[in-house]
Amino acid sequence: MIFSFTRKLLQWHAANPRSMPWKNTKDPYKIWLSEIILQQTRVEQGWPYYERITKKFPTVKHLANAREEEVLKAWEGLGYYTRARNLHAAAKQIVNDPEGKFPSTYERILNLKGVGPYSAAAIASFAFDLPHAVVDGNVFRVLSRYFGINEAVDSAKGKKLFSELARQLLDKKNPADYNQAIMNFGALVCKPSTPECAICIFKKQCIAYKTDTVFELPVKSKKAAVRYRWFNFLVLENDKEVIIEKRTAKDIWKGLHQFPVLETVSYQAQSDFLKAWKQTAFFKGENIKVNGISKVIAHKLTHQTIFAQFISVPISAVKKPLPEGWLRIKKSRLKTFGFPVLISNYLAQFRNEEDGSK
DNA sequence: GAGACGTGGAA
DNA sequence: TTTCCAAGTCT
Repeated sequence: MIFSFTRKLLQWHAANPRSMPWKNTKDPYKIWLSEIILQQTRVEQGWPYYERITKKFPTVKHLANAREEEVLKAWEGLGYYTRARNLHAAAKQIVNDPEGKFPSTYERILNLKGVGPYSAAAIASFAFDLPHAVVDGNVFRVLSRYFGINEAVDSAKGKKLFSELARQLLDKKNPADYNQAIMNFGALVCKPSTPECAICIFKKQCIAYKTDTVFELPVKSKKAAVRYRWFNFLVLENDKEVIIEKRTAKDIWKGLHQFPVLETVSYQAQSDFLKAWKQTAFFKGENIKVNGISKVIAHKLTHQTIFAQFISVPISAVKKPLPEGWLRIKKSRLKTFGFPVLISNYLAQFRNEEDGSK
């Protein structure tokens, strides 16, 4: 049987087509790539990355054969960099598989690194027309409002309830269309803060609309606490060269690069920072003058606010051999490394000042 | 199961 | 300006 919700949703979808580059293909590689890019990411933000990455890595083999550095560089600026590292790992998983082709069952797709229940259902339906219902933020929102469900979507009970409901509502003859329809509907009509209830096809049935609880739904129980961190960057440089290092810890921006940093839990006066560094074994010990000090920059992220300051010091202030992990590179090569936006912004400003002074 | 993980657009 | 949050997954 097919529910009236499903029938009307499919009608809406047919009348409101939405063009996106990954919708012109049945290539599971490209569909998988688009789904990873779109995790927690707006279509408009992911679109250019999809174009760039499919051009750079046209097949899963190209991606698997790339170096992790290249993959991270391609992902630079998109955020949630674990996605890029998992994407790369999954590409290797796929090409090393004895069957030698993209996995084509829900369970095997789910087994790929970085692919959870949502992405597995999306890939299974879009690439292979398998009857699996997607459950993402759009689906939570649309279903919680339409059916007036106030169970928290991020609780175990809520997740189970919504998955089961989504499974029942799925048009099993048309899983790709149905999944695309409900996500588009959530993105274009049943929006989080500015839903288009006035023109909504479900105005007569929607419980939230009828009970004036549209803005209470969906219910989320968790609230992210914001943590504060202070990053004191040491920019060792001369006209031609600079020292950078790669972030390798299980922490934000893993795999990207930065300047050598001293992290503190509270504000660190620049003089104290310099004093601390000058006491390390790597400081040459001569009386070094500081080139310049940046203002404190507040970089606000979803779960933490990072206060950053950059202290520029002549590269000659550091003793050889360099500390483990430090890379002395030509400034012309900076563009070949991946950096978090915080660092990219600093570099861009630096370049602009250079240009401006000439 | 709670907490961690980025960025940029919209209100 | 600040706050919210977008096609989630991993640990």
